[in-house]
Amino acid sequence: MGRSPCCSKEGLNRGAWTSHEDKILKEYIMVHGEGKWRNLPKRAGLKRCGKSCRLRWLNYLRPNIKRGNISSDEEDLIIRLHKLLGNRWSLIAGRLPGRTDNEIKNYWNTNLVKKVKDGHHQHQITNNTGNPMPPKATPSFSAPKLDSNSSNVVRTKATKCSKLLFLDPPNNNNSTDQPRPFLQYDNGFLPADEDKEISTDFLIDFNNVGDICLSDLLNSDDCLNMCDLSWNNNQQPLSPCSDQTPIFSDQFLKDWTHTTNTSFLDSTAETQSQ
DNA sequence: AACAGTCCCAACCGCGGAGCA
DNA sequence: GTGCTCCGCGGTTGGGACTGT
Repeated sequence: MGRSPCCSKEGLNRGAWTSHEDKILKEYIMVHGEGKWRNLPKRAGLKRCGKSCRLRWLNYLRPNIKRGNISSDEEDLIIRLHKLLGNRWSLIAGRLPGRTDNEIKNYWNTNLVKKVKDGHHQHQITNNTGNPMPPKATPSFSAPKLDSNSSNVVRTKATKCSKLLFLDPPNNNNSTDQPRPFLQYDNGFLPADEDKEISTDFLIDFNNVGDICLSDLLNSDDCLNMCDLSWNNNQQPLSPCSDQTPIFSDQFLKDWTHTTNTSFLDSTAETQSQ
């Protein structure tokens, strides 16, 4: 059958946008709003494909876009989120106000890939007092080697999980120990390195906590609140627009799993009563 | 100064999901 | 259920800018 092209490419401009084109597009969207990208070029009088207009707007012309100078905090957050989400640039960008998925993707590919690969990324996070943060959720352990068919990312769409990965067992009081990955099972916790399954798949499996998508988690107010609470020892608040970097600490994961387990149990009870 | 190699990033491309008729 | 359109996403590319020789 074949997919129809988004637009006829004949007679359309390609390549870099001129300031005149930018002006036309910006003014059109200011008046008519975003959307209807397919018809937008014709209506606005632009010789561009609708997709090209959308991309230009989202990545360049949109108000409140931050450009360049990705801070070390933002970099740290990108690395952490990438560990969780993989190449889900739009989700990662959603946690970085003013940043576009394209920019983050480019930054990752040009700067962070090498750093992470070489293991040069050393977390040295300080709290407001200037003291180094305890390495609570800092992944100082090495993630299991993965083959090309596996992934250490959480697929945020349609992926259910049955285990949770903690960097410390939630009730481990021996905070001086190096953080180790722990998995939550129905009857307790097991170090990930003692679990044969986890070595083949670093997936965080949330089956037991209900149909929670990580994207929902990351976009939820609860997540932000819990990030706030777990930020540091002196309980400094942290907003998503903060220059500081949120940490998914063991306390955060503990709180979150309690919340999601509760809602799962509630939904299970509801289902059974029907 | 000239050239080659590398880096960076805006833009393009193809695919898949959502929604609708 | 099927086919179509629209939209958004992620991978890739092309070319200008920068750096080294």
